[in-house]
Amino acid sequence: MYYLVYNVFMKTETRGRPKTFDELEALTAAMHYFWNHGYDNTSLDNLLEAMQIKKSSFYATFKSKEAIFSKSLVLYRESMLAQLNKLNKEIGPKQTLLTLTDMIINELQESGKVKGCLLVNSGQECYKKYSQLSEQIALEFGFFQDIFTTFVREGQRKKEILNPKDAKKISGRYMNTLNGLIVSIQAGITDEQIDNIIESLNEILE
Amino acid sequence: MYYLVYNVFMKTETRGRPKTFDELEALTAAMHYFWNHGYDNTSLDNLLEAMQIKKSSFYATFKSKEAIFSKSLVLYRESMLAQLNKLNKEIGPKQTLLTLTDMIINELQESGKVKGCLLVNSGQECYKKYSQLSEQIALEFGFFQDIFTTFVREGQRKKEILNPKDAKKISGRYMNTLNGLIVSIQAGITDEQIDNIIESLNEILE
DNA sequence: TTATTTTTGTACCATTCGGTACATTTAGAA
DNA sequence: TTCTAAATGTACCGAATGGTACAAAAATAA
Repeated sequence: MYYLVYNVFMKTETRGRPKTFDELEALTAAMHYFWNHGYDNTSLDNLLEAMQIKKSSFYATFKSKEAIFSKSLVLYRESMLAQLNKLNKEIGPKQTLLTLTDMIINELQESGKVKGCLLVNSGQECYKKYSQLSEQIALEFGFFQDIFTTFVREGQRKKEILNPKDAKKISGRYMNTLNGLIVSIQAGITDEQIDNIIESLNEILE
Repeated sequence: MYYLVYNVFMKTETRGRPKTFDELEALTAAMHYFWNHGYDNTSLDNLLEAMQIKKSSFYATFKSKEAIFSKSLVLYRESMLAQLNKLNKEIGPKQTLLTLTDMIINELQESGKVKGCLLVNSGQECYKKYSQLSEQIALEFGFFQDIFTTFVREGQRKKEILNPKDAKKISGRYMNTLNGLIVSIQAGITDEQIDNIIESLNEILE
């Protein structure tokens, strides 16, 4: 069972001076900073500035850099899941997956760079370095794989996706191609090849 | 025009005490260390130990960490190119590309981890951080894309590859899928999905 | 008011980072 | 043998890293 970062019902009774900052807001800011800059390339000072809190408050609330990164991974999954489910209700599973691709490419054209997937970015970074985080990343990665599979299966049931292959296989290829696209962009792929990969993404979901 | 790391003909006349270490050997050791550990996660002390030289000799010969990494990128391209061309002569272009996949997977099964592609690894790492290196990585990336395209084209001419699509498109999808596979493995993909992606790699080159 | 709790600010810590300075060896050229 | 260029060894540098210690201030419950 996957756990949640913040359960709204578990708010404890405050006895002394109440928190002046919103814990979830601060964590969200941290998550975005990690997403943009990676784990190692995010210093504590960077985090404090992004989160708008002081060092003492940080350690009192979040314990350590590794701990808040771990929480960021969970928040990432939660917020992506919410976003995907919302899209799914509005435009259906197939268009949701295609929209995901669009979002990444638009990101590239708007800011000249692409954030990529927090899991893939940090997965590579932590791979031979932080075993604890690596394990968590692998779990989250599997979680996303399952979500995508559900979407593909639903798309097949609704006849949006006509490919009769196993939904697991289709979602696996979709996800792999998307991850490849992101790192290829970061490695300096040409625009012509970007279009080529997007085309192949569409074919996978046909 | 791409330049070479070491031109065997440009050996200079030694006047004073001659070098006691082989410059190319030392560079090769550095390249492998970078390949295994990434740029930031390779400290100077790591390099010195891997290269078996002292700090003073290092700076006298290679100037800086960034400079030797840049040279490592060139050496990487040169040695990969030599290896691929050798394979091509022995088993033909299509089998060469498939062997590349095998090599990566064997690497995983033998040591439990995969080095990946130096360009993709460091491309992601340098992406928003070292603009100079990023540019070089993009150039090298294009170079590999061209090699693969040549191989696909040759495979088509020899009827090893029957897919009539533009060789550029095929090689682009092959390379993208392979890159996706590597980062997916590093992010913790399941064995079942690894097989699925390998299958898709074979289909691309059918 | 008093007790409690969490805030903030400042100072500090050991470690590591890439890189430099410089004196001392060493080995070939002359 | 002497000169010279390049090797080596050691010591050091400022900056940045993640993290700690602790006192003072502030806000609430009792």
